[in-house]
Amino acid sequence: MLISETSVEQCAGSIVETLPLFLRLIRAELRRHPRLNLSLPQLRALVYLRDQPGASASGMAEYLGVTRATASTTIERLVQRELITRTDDPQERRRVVLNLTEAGHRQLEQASTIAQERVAEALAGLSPSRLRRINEGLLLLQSVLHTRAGITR
Amino acid sequence: MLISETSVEQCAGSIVETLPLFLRLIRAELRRHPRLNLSLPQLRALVYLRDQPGASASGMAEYLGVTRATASTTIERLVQRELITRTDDPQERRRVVLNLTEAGHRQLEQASTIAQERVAEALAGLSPSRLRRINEGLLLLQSVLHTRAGITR
DNA sequence: TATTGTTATACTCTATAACTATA
DNA sequence: TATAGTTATAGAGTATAACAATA
Repeated sequence: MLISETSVEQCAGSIVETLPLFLRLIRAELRRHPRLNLSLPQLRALVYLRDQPGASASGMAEYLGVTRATASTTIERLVQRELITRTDDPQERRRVVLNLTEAGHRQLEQASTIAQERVAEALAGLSPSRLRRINEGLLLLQSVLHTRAGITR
Repeated sequence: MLISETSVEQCAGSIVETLPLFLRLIRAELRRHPRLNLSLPQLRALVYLRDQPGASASGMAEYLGVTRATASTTIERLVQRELITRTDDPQERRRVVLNLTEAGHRQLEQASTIAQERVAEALAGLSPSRLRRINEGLLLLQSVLHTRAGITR
Protein backbone atom coordinates (compact mmCIF):
# COMPACT_ATOMS: atom_id res chain seq x y z
CA MET A 1 0.00 0.00 0.00
CA LEU A 2 2.07 2.85 -1.27
CA ILE A 3 -0.33 5.63 -0.41
CA SER A 4 -0.67 4.59 3.19
CA GLU A 5 3.07 4.04 3.56
CA THR A 6 3.76 7.48 2.28
CA SER A 7 1.48 8.98 4.86
CA VAL A 8 3.04 7.01 7.64
CA GLU A 9 6.46 8.28 6.64
CA GLN A 10 5.21 11.81 6.35
CA CYS A 11 3.74 11.55 9.80
CA ALA A 12 6.94 10.14 11.21
CA GLY A 13 8.94 12.96 9.68
CA SER A 14 6.49 15.54 10.95
CA ILE A 15 6.70 14.13 14.42
CA VAL A 16 10.48 14.05 14.58
CA GLU A 17 10.58 17.61 13.37
CA THR A 18 7.74 19.12 15.35
CA LEU A 19 8.25 17.72 18.80
CA PRO A 20 11.58 19.28 19.68
CA LEU A 21 10.30 22.69 18.66
CA PHE A 22 7.55 22.54 21.22
CA LEU A 23 9.68 21.03 23.89
CA ARG A 24 12.09 23.90 23.75
CA LEU A 25 9.23 26.34 23.96
CA ILE A 26 7.94 24.76 27.14
CA ARG A 27 11.40 24.21 28.58
CA ALA A 28 12.36 27.82 28.03
CA GLU A 29 9.19 29.02 29.66
CA LEU A 30 9.55 26.81 32.71
CA ARG A 31 13.14 27.85 33.06
CA ARG A 32 12.23 31.50 32.91
CA HIS A 33 10.52 31.22 36.25
CA PRO A 34 13.26 30.45 38.74
CA ARG A 35 10.75 30.19 41.55
CA LEU A 36 9.30 27.14 39.89
CA ASN A 37 12.38 25.62 38.38
CA LEU A 38 10.68 22.45 37.23
CA SER A 39 11.87 20.38 34.32
CA LEU A 40 9.34 18.81 32.01
CA PRO A 41 9.80 15.32 33.46
CA GLN A 42 9.39 16.75 36.94
CA LEU A 43 6.22 18.49 35.89
CA ARG A 44 4.89 15.28 34.42
CA ALA A 45 5.77 13.42 37.59
CA LEU A 46 3.72 15.87 39.62
CA VAL A 47 0.83 15.56 37.19
CA TYR A 48 0.95 11.80 37.56
CA LEU A 49 0.80 11.96 41.34
CA ARG A 50 -2.03 14.44 41.24
CA ASP A 51 -4.00 11.98 39.10
CA GLN A 52 -2.73 8.83 40.81
CA PRO A 53 -2.09 9.64 44.45
CA GLY A 54 -0.31 6.87 46.29
CA ALA A 55 1.32 5.56 43.13
CA SER A 56 4.46 3.43 43.20
CA ALA A 57 7.90 4.12 41.76
CA SER A 58 7.30 1.50 39.10
CA GLY A 59 4.08 3.19 38.11
CA MET A 60 5.93 6.45 37.87
CA ALA A 61 8.61 4.88 35.67
CA GLU A 62 6.01 3.47 33.35
CA TYR A 63 4.15 6.76 33.14
CA LEU A 64 7.29 8.77 32.44
CA GLY A 65 8.55 6.16 30.02
CA VAL A 66 11.89 5.69 31.74
CA THR A 67 13.63 2.93 33.64
CA ARG A 68 12.98 2.44 37.32
CA ALA A 69 16.48 3.65 38.08
CA THR A 70 15.77 6.93 36.33
CA ALA A 71 12.41 7.30 37.99
CA SER A 72 14.06 6.65 41.31
CA THR A 73 16.46 9.55 40.92
CA THR A 74 13.73 11.86 39.67
CA ILE A 75 11.64 10.88 42.68
CA GLU A 76 14.56 11.41 45.01
CA ARG A 77 15.05 14.96 43.73
CA LEU A 78 11.40 15.81 44.18
CA VAL A 79 11.44 14.34 47.68
CA GLN A 80 14.46 16.43 48.61
CA ARG A 81 12.72 19.51 47.35
CA GLU A 82 9.72 18.51 49.44
CA LEU A 83 7.35 18.51 46.51
CA ILE A 84 6.40 14.88 47.03
CA THR A 85 6.47 12.37 49.87
CA ARG A 86 7.75 8.82 49.68
CA THR A 87 6.64 6.44 52.40
CA ASP A 88 6.69 2.70 52.87
CA ASP A 89 3.68 0.59 52.07
CA PRO A 90 2.92 -1.53 55.16
CA GLN A 91 1.11 -4.17 53.10
CA GLU A 92 3.71 -4.55 50.37
CA ARG A 93 7.00 -3.70 51.95
CA ARG A 94 8.97 -3.56 48.70
CA ARG A 95 6.75 -0.80 47.47
CA VAL A 96 6.85 2.92 48.11
CA VAL A 97 3.85 5.21 48.27
CA LEU A 98 4.21 8.54 46.52
CA ASN A 99 2.10 11.62 47.10
CA LEU A 100 2.17 15.33 46.43
CA THR A 101 2.87 17.66 49.31
CA GLU A 102 1.03 20.93 49.70
CA ALA A 103 3.98 22.69 48.11
CA GLY A 104 3.90 20.13 45.32
CA HIS A 105 0.29 20.89 44.61
CA ARG A 106 0.99 24.61 44.50
CA GLN A 107 3.99 24.31 42.21
CA LEU A 108 2.15 21.99 39.89
CA GLU A 109 -0.70 24.43 39.64
CA GLN A 110 1.58 27.33 38.88
CA ALA A 111 3.77 25.48 36.42
CA SER A 112 0.84 24.05 34.51
CA THR A 113 -0.64 27.46 34.17
CA ILE A 114 2.59 28.98 32.96
CA ALA A 115 3.36 26.22 30.47
CA GLN A 116 -0.14 26.25 29.08
CA GLU A 117 -0.16 30.00 28.81
CA ARG A 118 3.05 29.97 26.84
CA VAL A 119 1.78 27.30 24.49
CA ALA A 120 -1.53 29.11 24.21
CA GLU A 121 0.39 32.27 23.33
CA ALA A 122 2.10 30.43 20.50
CA LEU A 123 -1.25 29.18 19.28
CA ALA A 124 -2.99 32.52 19.62
CA GLY A 125 -4.50 33.83 16.45
CA LEU A 126 -5.08 30.43 14.92
CA SER A 127 -8.58 29.98 13.67
CA PRO A 128 -10.92 27.73 15.63
CA SER A 129 -10.87 25.37 12.70
CA ARG A 130 -7.10 25.03 12.79
CA LEU A 131 -7.07 24.57 16.52
CA ARG A 132 -9.61 21.85 16.20
CA ARG A 133 -7.57 20.07 13.56
CA ILE A 134 -4.40 20.35 15.61
CA ASN A 135 -6.08 18.99 18.66
CA GLU A 136 -7.68 16.20 16.71
CA GLY A 137 -4.32 15.11 15.35
CA LEU A 138 -2.75 15.13 18.77
CA LEU A 139 -5.54 13.14 20.34
CA LEU A 140 -5.19 10.54 17.63
CA LEU A 141 -1.48 10.35 18.33
CA GLN A 142 -2.08 9.96 22.03
CA SER A 143 -4.44 7.09 21.52
CA VAL A 144 -1.83 5.34 19.41
CA LEU A 145 0.93 5.88 21.92
CA HIS A 146 -0.96 4.97 25.01
CA THR A 147 -1.81 1.62 23.58
CA ARG A 148 1.49 0.74 21.93
CA ALA A 149 4.33 2.82 23.26
CA GLY A 150 5.41 0.62 26.09
CA ILE A 151 9.07 0.81 26.87
CA THR A 152 11.07 -1.49 24.71
CA ARG A 153 14.43 -2.52 26.00
CA MET B 1 -14.03 34.00 22.95
CA LEU B 2 -14.62 31.13 25.27
CA ILE B 3 -14.84 28.46 22.64
CA SER B 4 -11.54 29.38 21.11
CA GLU B 5 -9.84 29.66 24.48
CA THR B 6 -10.98 26.25 25.45
CA SER B 7 -9.49 24.79 22.32
CA VAL B 8 -6.20 26.53 22.90
CA GLU B 9 -5.99 25.04 26.35
CA GLN B 10 -6.94 21.64 25.10
CA CYS B 11 -4.25 21.89 22.49
CA ALA B 12 -1.68 22.97 25.03
CA GLY B 13 -2.57 20.08 27.29
CA SER B 14 -2.48 17.63 24.41
CA ILE B 15 0.92 18.85 23.39
CA VAL B 16 2.46 18.62 26.84
CA GLU B 17 1.12 15.13 27.21
CA THR B 18 1.76 13.73 23.75
CA LEU B 19 5.25 14.92 22.96
CA PRO B 20 7.21 13.12 25.64
CA LEU B 21 5.57 9.85 24.71
CA PHE B 22 6.92 10.07 21.21
CA LEU B 23 10.29 11.30 22.23
CA ARG B 24 10.87 8.28 24.39
CA LEU B 25 9.82 6.04 21.55
CA ILE B 26 12.41 7.55 19.24
CA ARG B 27 15.07 7.79 21.91
CA ALA B 28 14.67 4.15 22.84
CA GLU B 29 14.91 3.11 19.22
CA LEU B 30 18.03 5.14 18.53
CA ARG B 31 19.61 3.81 21.68
CA ARG B 32 18.89 0.26 20.69
CA HIS B 33 21.39 0.52 17.87
CA PRO B 34 24.76 0.99 19.53
CA ARG B 35 26.47 1.31 16.17
CA LEU B 36 24.58 4.52 15.59
CA ASN B 37 24.43 5.88 19.09
CA LEU B 38 22.95 9.22 18.10
CA SER B 39 20.85 11.33 20.42
CA LEU B 40 17.87 13.16 19.02
CA PRO B 41 19.62 16.57 19.06
CA GLN B 42 22.58 15.01 17.29
CA LEU B 43 20.31 13.52 14.68
CA ARG B 44 18.65 16.87 14.15
CA ALA B 45 22.04 18.53 13.82
CA LEU B 46 22.98 16.13 11.05
CA VAL B 47 19.66 16.73 9.32
CA TYR B 48 20.31 20.45 9.45
CA LEU B 49 23.72 20.13 7.86
CA ARG B 50 22.40 17.85 5.19
CA ASP B 51 19.85 20.52 4.29
CA GLN B 52 22.11 23.51 4.93
CA PRO B 53 25.67 22.48 4.12
CA GLY B 54 28.23 25.04 5.17
CA ALA B 55 26.00 26.39 7.93
CA SER B 56 27.41 28.31 10.89
CA ALA B 57 27.32 27.45 14.58
CA SER B 58 24.82 30.23 15.16
CA GLY B 59 22.58 28.81 12.49
CA MET B 60 22.82 25.46 14.16
CA ALA B 61 21.90 26.94 17.53
CA GLU B 62 18.87 28.62 16.07
CA TYR B 63 17.76 25.47 14.30
CA LEU B 64 18.17 23.31 17.37
CA GLY B 65 16.56 25.91 19.57
CA VAL B 66 19.44 26.10 22.02
CA THR B 67 22.05 28.65 23.02
CA ARG B 68 25.24 29.02 21.05
CA ALA B 69 27.17 27.52 23.93
CA THR B 70 25.06 24.39 23.80
CA ALA B 71 25.31 24.17 20.04
CA SER B 72 29.06 24.55 20.34
CA THR B 73 29.39 21.51 22.57
CA THR B 74 27.06 19.47 20.42
CA ILE B 75 29.12 20.42 17.39
CA GLU B 76 32.34 19.57 19.19
CA ARG B 77 31.09 16.08 19.97
CA LEU B 78 30.10 15.44 16.38
CA VAL B 79 33.44 16.76 15.15
CA GLN B 80 35.31 14.44 17.49
CA ARG B 81 33.26 11.54 16.25
CA GLU B 82 34.15 12.63 12.71
CA LEU B 83 30.54 12.92 11.65
CA ILE B 84 30.91 16.58 10.71
CA THR B 85 33.72 18.94 9.81
CA ARG B 86 34.28 22.41 11.24
CA THR B 87 36.54 24.71 9.26
CA ASP B 88 37.25 28.43 9.30
CA ASP B 89 35.52 30.76 6.93
CA PRO B 90 38.24 32.75 5.13
CA GLN B 91 35.84 35.61 4.39
CA GLU B 92 34.36 35.96 7.84
CA ARG B 93 37.00 34.80 10.22
CA ARG B 94 34.73 34.69 13.27
CA ARG B 95 32.54 32.17 11.56
CA VAL B 96 32.90 28.41 11.25
CA VAL B 97 31.75 26.32 8.32
CA LEU B 98 30.03 23.07 9.17
CA ASN B 99 29.56 20.11 6.88
CA LEU B 100 28.72 16.44 7.04
CA THR B 101 31.48 13.93 6.47
CA GLU B 102 30.91 10.78 4.49
CA ALA B 103 30.45 8.91 7.74
CA GLY B 104 28.02 11.60 8.86
CA HIS B 105 25.94 11.11 5.75
CA ARG B 106 25.85 7.38 6.27
CA GLN B 107 24.89 7.57 9.94
CA LEU B 108 22.21 10.12 9.21
CA GLU B 109 20.75 7.91 6.58
CA GLN B 110 20.70 4.89 8.84
CA ALA B 111 19.39 6.71 11.89
CA SER B 112 16.62 8.43 9.97
CA THR B 113 15.51 5.15 8.56
CA ILE B 114 15.48 3.48 11.94
CA ALA B 115 13.66 6.29 13.71
CA GLN B 116 11.08 6.59 11.00
CA GLU B 117 10.54 2.87 10.87
CA ARG B 118 9.90 2.77 14.59
CA VAL B 119 7.45 5.63 14.43
CA ALA B 120 5.84 4.11 11.39
CA GLU B 121 5.50 0.87 13.31
CA ALA B 122 3.62 2.72 16.03
CA LEU B 123 1.36 4.28 13.44
CA ALA B 124 0.79 1.07 11.53
CA GLY B 125 -2.80 0.09 11.20
CA LEU B 126 -4.18 3.58 11.40
CA SER B 127 -6.59 4.37 8.65
CA PRO B 128 -5.45 6.71 5.88
CA SER B 129 -7.97 9.22 7.12
CA ARG B 130 -6.49 9.25 10.60
CA LEU B 131 -2.98 9.50 9.28
CA ARG B 132 -3.98 12.42 7.17
CA ARG B 133 -5.56 14.17 10.13
CA ILE B 134 -2.53 13.55 12.32
CA ASN B 135 -0.20 14.87 9.69
CA GLU B 136 -2.37 17.87 9.07
CA GLY B 137 -2.34 18.78 12.74
CA LEU B 138 1.41 18.44 12.95
CA LEU B 139 2.01 20.55 9.89
CA LEU B 140 -0.20 23.26 11.34
CA LEU B 141 1.81 23.13 14.54
CA GLN B 142 5.06 23.35 12.65
CA SER B 143 3.97 26.42 10.79
CA VAL B 144 3.08 28.09 14.07
CA LEU B 145 6.35 27.18 15.69
CA HIS B 146 8.63 28.05 12.86
CA THR B 147 7.26 31.53 12.76
CA ARG B 148 7.02 32.22 16.47
CA ALA B 149 9.14 29.85 18.47
CA GLY B 150 12.34 31.84 18.50
CA ILE B 151 14.39 31.37 21.60
CA THR B 152 13.24 33.61 24.37
CA ARG B 153 15.64 34.31 27.15
C1' DT C 1 13.05 -16.90 41.54
C1' DA C 2 10.72 -12.70 40.46
C1' DT C 3 9.66 -7.97 41.75
C1' DT C 4 10.51 -3.33 43.82
C1' DG C 5 13.50 -0.09 44.56
C1' DT C 6 18.18 2.14 45.20
C1' DT C 7 22.95 3.32 44.22
C1' DA C 8 27.17 3.83 41.33
C1' DT C 9 28.87 5.19 37.09
C1' DA C 10 28.93 7.38 32.80
C1' DC C 11 27.05 10.21 29.06
C1' DT C 12 24.38 13.72 26.98
C1' DC C 13 21.63 17.99 27.11
C1' DT C 14 21.26 22.32 28.66
C1' DA C 15 22.02 26.93 30.66
C1' DT C 16 24.71 30.95 32.47
C1' DA C 17 28.87 33.32 32.84
C1' DA C 18 33.22 34.62 31.33
C1' DC C 19 36.24 34.73 27.81
C1' DT C 20 38.76 35.34 22.93
C1' DA C 21 38.78 36.82 18.36
C1' DT C 22 36.92 39.27 14.63
C1' DA C 23 33.95 42.88 12.44
C1' DT D 1 30.51 48.08 20.45
C1' DA D 2 28.48 44.07 18.51
C1' DT D 3 28.85 39.40 16.79
C1' DA D 4 30.70 34.43 16.40
C1' DG D 5 32.33 31.06 18.89
C1' DT D 6 34.54 28.50 22.89
C1' DT D 7 35.26 26.93 27.57
C1' DA D 8 34.15 26.25 32.49
C1' DT D 9 30.81 25.05 35.60
C1' DA D 10 26.65 23.17 37.21
C1' DG D 11 22.47 20.55 37.25
C1' DA D 12 19.08 17.47 35.18
C1' DG D 13 17.81 13.38 32.37
C1' DT D 14 18.98 9.03 31.09
C1' DA D 15 20.81 4.21 30.80
C1' DT D 16 23.22 -0.04 32.38
C1' DA D 17 24.94 -2.73 35.95
C1' DA D 18 25.09 -4.27 40.47
C1' DC D 19 22.85 -4.59 44.55
C1' DA D 20 19.37 -5.09 48.75
C1' DA D 21 14.97 -6.22 50.42
C1' DT D 22 10.68 -8.36 49.95
C1' DA D 23 7.25 -11.59 47.85
